[in-house]
Formats: sequence, C-alpha cells, structure tokens
Amino acid sequence: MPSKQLAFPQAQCADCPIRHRAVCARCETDELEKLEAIKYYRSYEAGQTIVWAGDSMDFVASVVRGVASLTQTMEDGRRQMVGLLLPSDFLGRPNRESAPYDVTATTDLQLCCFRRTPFLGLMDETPHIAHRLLEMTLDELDAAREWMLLLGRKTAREKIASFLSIIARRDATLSGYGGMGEVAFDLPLTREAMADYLGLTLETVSRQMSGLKKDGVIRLEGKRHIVIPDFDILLDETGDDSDGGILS
Amino acid sequence: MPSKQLAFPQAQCADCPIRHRAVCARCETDELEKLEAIKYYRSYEAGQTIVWAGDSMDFVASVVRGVASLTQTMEDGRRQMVGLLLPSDFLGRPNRESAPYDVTATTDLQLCCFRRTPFLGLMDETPHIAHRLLEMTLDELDAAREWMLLLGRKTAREKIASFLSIIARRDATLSGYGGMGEVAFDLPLTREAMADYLGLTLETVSRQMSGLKKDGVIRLEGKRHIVIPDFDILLDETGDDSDGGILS
DNA sequence: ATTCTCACTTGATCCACATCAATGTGAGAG
DNA sequence: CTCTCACATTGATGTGGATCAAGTGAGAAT
Repeated sequence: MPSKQLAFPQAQCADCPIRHRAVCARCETDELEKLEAIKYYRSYEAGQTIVWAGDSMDFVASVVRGVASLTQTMEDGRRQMVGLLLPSDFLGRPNRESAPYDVTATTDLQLCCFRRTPFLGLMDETPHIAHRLLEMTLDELDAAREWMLLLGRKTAREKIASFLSIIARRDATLSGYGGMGEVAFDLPLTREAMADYLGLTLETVSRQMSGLKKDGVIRLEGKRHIVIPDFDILLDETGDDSDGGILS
Repeated sequence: MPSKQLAFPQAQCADCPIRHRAVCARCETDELEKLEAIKYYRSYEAGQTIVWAGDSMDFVASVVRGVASLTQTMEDGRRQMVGLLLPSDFLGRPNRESAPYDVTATTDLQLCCFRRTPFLGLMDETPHIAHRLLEMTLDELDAAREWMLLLGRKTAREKIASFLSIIARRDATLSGYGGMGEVAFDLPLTREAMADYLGLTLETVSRQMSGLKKDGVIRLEGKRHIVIPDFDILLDETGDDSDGGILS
C-alpha cells in the first residue's frame, strides 16, 4: 500500500475554534472553558514576521488558517527552514520564554493563541494535554528526521518530489485517493521559501519543477497550482522506500 | 560569552544507576522503587544493531555508557544519521510499538532499559516524568533543527567544525574551560559514521579533518584523539552566529 | 495602454564535493 | 616481529547544483 503516508491526522477545528490537534478532542467542558478564558486570535499577512529568534514569546498557539514557517539564519544570510506549520499544527514552547528561531507567516495566517503561563498551569492540571503535546512533539521530531534524510542525502529532483508529496498529503483535496488518480493543490510557498525548505537555491527549485513538468510527473497550471496526474509516479521520484509499512 | 553552549546538562547517574536525565532527579523514593522494578541493563558491542527500523521495541532506555545512533537508510543504500545518543540521553517512544529507524551501537554501549508498557503506566501516575520527557523531546527537536541548518546550508569544513564542537561540548573533559585553553577528547565515531552524520562522504570528512589539522585548528593524536588548542578558533570555523545569547 | 514590480524561468559558467582508485598505518593475532 | 585487516589518508577526475546574468509574464499602479 504505497498510500500509507496519506493517512494523516486531520485538523479538528470545525465548529469549536479551539478543537485543534494540540489541545482537545478529549477535553471536558470545564477544561474547554478554562482554555476559552486564555484564548485569543491573531492574524498576520503573508511575509510578516511573528517573532524573531531570541524574542520573548508569551503565548503558544495553534494554526487555524494559512502557513507559518520556522527558519534559522546564519550571520552571512544563509537561511534554512526548520519547521513548516500547517493548519492544526502547534506553535511554541509551554515552558520556554524565548523563541529559538524566527517564525514567519508564509501566507496570510490566523493563529489561535493561548497565553503561555496560564497554559502551562492548565497542562499541570490536565495530564492529557501534556500527553497530547508530547505525542505531537514526537511526531514533529519524526518529521524533522525525515527532513534530515532529505537534506543530507537526496538529489534536487528527489527533494522537490518529496516536498510536493508532503504538501499534497496535507494540503490537497484528497477526495477519494486510492493509489492512483489525480491530486491537485496550491503551493503555499514561493520558490524561494521552497529553496529554504529544501536546502537548494531558488533557481534549482525552478529548474527541477520544470524538469518534472517536462517529464509529465506534474502539471503546472499557473505558477502555484500543481496537478499530479498519478501520485504513485511522483512517489517513485522521491527516492523513498516504497515497499511501505516501515513507519508506525 | 562564546562559551554559552558549554553549559550542557550533565548526566545524573552517579551512584543510583537510574538517575538519568530522563527519569529522575525529582523522583520520590517510592517512584524510584517502581522504576527499579521494571528496570534492566543491556550491553552491546560496537557495530551491533539494537533494533531495525520497523521492528517492535518493547522498552525505552537511557544510555549509561557509550554512544548509540539512529539512522535512516534509503533503498539504494544512502544513509543519514538522524540521532546521536550519548550517556544520559533517552531512547525510545513510550507510546509507540515499533521503532521508526535503525538503532545501532557505534561504540560499546550499555543501556538502562525500562519495559515499555509499565513505564507508560508510570508516566500517567507521575506527571513530572511526562513533563521531563516532553522537555527532553523539545531539546532533541532543537538539536534536530540545528542539525538541519548544518545539513542544508553549511560547507564541508563548517560541518566538521560544528560536529567537533558538538562532541567537545558533551564529551570532553571540560575541566575549567573558560573561553580559551585546550580541550581534548576521543571521537566516538568512525569517519564513515561522521560522514553519515554530516551528509558527506568519508573521503571528504578525512580531507577536511586534514585541512583543519594543517591550519592548526585541531591536532590529531592518533586517528581518534582530538586536541583543540583554542576552542574559540574552532567556533569561528563553524559558521555559527558567534555573538552569543540567541539560544535559550 | 504603459510602465513598474515581483515572482519566476532560463542560460552559461564555475567549483565544492562526489566518485573512483591507490596507498598508508597501527593494533591485535599468531 | 611481522602479518593482516579494518580504518584512514591522499590523489585524479567528474558532475550536480551554485552562481551570475538575462529574460518573461501577470497583475497593480499611473
């Protein structure tokens, strides 16, 4: 079953705005009320910086709409994205005062924030929130480690293919994907942001996208809208172990 | 203060063998007894594989002596190390049955293991263990992200210098380091393992080590014993932001 | 319409690191 | 003391992606 990776947890923020992956699903009514009390929303425009590395950060948050990215920058300007947060992802450190990296809105973005100190208190009272957070952090660690394999060992083409499959898995209208068939979605990142994600230059990203297009692996409708005629063909380009079943 | 990164948490397993970073320091006597009940030791020889990716893993553990590594392997044999565990580091996932990557002993290794299911139960009863684990996982995530910057954007020479400074910070006899002065330690990895860590080939690792030696940044006494005459000079080679204070 | 701008594409050239191929070395076995 | 084997170094050559440098095209401002 090559589609194993498509079984991705979905956001849980339907009618109740705090029903995100992080805090909830199992929350009792009174816990929800406590969360409501320390909750507020913030919106950002594409390109805006939310916090700079080293700044103090007095909230944790859940992504409601849009995409945020975590990036590290070297003195001479070299940049590497180290985290990509999509809706339902969690942002922040309950027990750390300052942010370890820049947090930027890569698209228009809405966050559901919780004030940090009271949230920390709530975690103590409510073990399942801490457990959920641990689980999410471990998932993020797994993602970071797969990303490390990508950065350290994959070719430019494989990097692009892997990136597209990651975005497709989370972002696409995956209506009825069953191993074949078309998948379509909009890229939430510029070529430059993709380059920062993948450890490439934007020129290389562009060239490889053109290459995949020329070879019929993807279609480009406009600059940002991607159509993948056959997801399995794309997966073959990722270099990933395709005999499935390895992951938990 | 360029030596900020030297303030690394020390192992806490002096006389009590389960006083590792993971579980303890704040444990009450009865909790220690419960831990004792599910605890056992295992030893491995250098090169031995502890678990293969996908295997079930019925324990979590703390590294007592030696070095373990987590590696991901692609179908065609390309390998990337994604975790390096030194004494006091934690290994495993309390609430996951199977290992997501190969775990290998890179030196002779002793683990202090806890049976997974009872450990999970203990976590529920003892919130501070869960908190400690979350904190450690977040630290590991930070380390993974710094590693991503290394893999994606640093030159071979910077990668080597960063690696040496990471190992020195954790492994060296840092008696009285204060910004200058000699630091010495043994490399716990072969050139090949270093290459897997850094996303390079072993030849490039060897060449860059020779380069640093020729430039007087390090001395090589034998193949594995490293002497760093001036740690700050090494830090200048890492490409890291040197004006300090950014990190938490 | 016209120009400006911003994101992207495409081309030509270069170089850091990979690859392929010997050669060196030192610790343990006999 | 010297064989051997695993690990490490060093050299010669090739190449994928970076770098430098023009284009292109679509939408916004004038």
